Amino acid sequence: MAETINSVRGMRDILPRETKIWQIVEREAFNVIEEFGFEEIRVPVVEELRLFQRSVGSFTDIVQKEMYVFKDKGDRLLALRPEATASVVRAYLQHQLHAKKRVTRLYYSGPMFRYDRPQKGRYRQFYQIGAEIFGGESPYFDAELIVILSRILNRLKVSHYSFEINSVGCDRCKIEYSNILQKFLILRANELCQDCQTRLRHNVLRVLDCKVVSCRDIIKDVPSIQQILCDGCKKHQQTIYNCLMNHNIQFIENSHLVRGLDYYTMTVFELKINGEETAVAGGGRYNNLVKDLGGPHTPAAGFAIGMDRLCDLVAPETKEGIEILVFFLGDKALQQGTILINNSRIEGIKLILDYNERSLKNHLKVADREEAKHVLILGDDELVENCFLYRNMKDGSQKHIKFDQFSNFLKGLKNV
RNA sequence: GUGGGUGUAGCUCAGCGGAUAGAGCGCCAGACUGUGGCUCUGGAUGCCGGGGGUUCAAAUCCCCUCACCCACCCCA
Repeated sequence: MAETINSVRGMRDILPRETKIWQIVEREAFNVIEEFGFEEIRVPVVEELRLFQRSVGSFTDIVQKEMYVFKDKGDRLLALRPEATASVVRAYLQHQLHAKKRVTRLYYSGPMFRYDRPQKGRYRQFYQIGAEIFGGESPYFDAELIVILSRILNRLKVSHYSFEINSVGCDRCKIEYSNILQKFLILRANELCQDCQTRLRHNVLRVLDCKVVSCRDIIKDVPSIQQILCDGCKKHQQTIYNCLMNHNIQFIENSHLVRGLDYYTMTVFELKINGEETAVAGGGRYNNLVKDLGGPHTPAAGFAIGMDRLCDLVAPETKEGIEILVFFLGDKALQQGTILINNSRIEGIKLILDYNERSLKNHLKVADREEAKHVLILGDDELVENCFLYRNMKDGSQKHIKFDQFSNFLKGLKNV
């Protein structure tokens, strides 16, 4: 036997048992998102490396150590997308969507790639469904995103979740707070971990969610960003909170929540399942990204759902469609029966043909093992009578169905 | 990138220096030739993840490697 080849590290197959759940999750998520007026956009998986350096940030972990980067035959420096917001903004600008509508709501879904060590709920190829709002300044847009996420979870019957929310401040607050933080931390720079020393120079805010004990010790003395926020930022945040409370959505303020992408301004949030560390979805506001990527000043906000993680939380649907297992006794029955069946198929009923030659007994054994509920038998005896033999595997009852009544019979089954 | 765990039959796992590598479940066949579930009988199946080493002898001990799982970093 030849050597078998397996999928590469961190990239997995999603098998039928799971794709059933994925289909449910996708359906519900798309439904909710569309109910809020979002339209689908499909963007490439490959982009210029520069796009992610400029949006996600050159000094983020994502860009520095987790990206799949390669050169194509034309010597272009490309990357597999580690996230999709950058691509959506790129497309938004490339096609001048900003000129067509004041507020543009877009959503996407598809695989993302990060060269990470795989572990629970984390893969090198993982899937996100995301939504972005362009041209919306109001805090109600931020809240809308969170309401959408909450509705999706509710439809999927996932409870025990809550949102963590913070503000990293508007342009001015973000800079002011960064300065305060920098001044404060620089005094004790030698006590910080290696990573935080570089963060100190390139992205101070990230020091806030460092998990190293010695760093945490220093961080706890740092003034909270909540004390620094300007009136505008405070009001923005408070409006979101009020809105969420009125929607009965659980959330807590986490003043250390920063997120690893540089483009966020003001609102950042994560969706967490109670008792779990990793977030199922995350997002926030990015008022400067469109401008930074060469467009007009356009306030925007969005979220991304980690599908691999969300699907782990959803129970499979219990009600299943009608499936009928069909088998034949003898070659003549097989020949004629196959045609008859294929010509009578109707929507909503699965007719699964078994072409194997077995004794009736063994056929029923197989049907039993595969937990078939309905079985259709066609053998010589039936053929001369122009009928199928239908057997209900649950109660063992059976009856003959004339060929010309077969379609009606199927319709009848559907309505039971 | 760092740390820990695990790789033996299709699946779950036992065996942890000694003979032909086992169990349960599953699979195939028969008892029972057109009526399933229960029972009984028989059967097939393994590069013991891969490579190297130690040894009279390796699934078992050592080294390397790959994969998976878990945690950290980071993120969805």
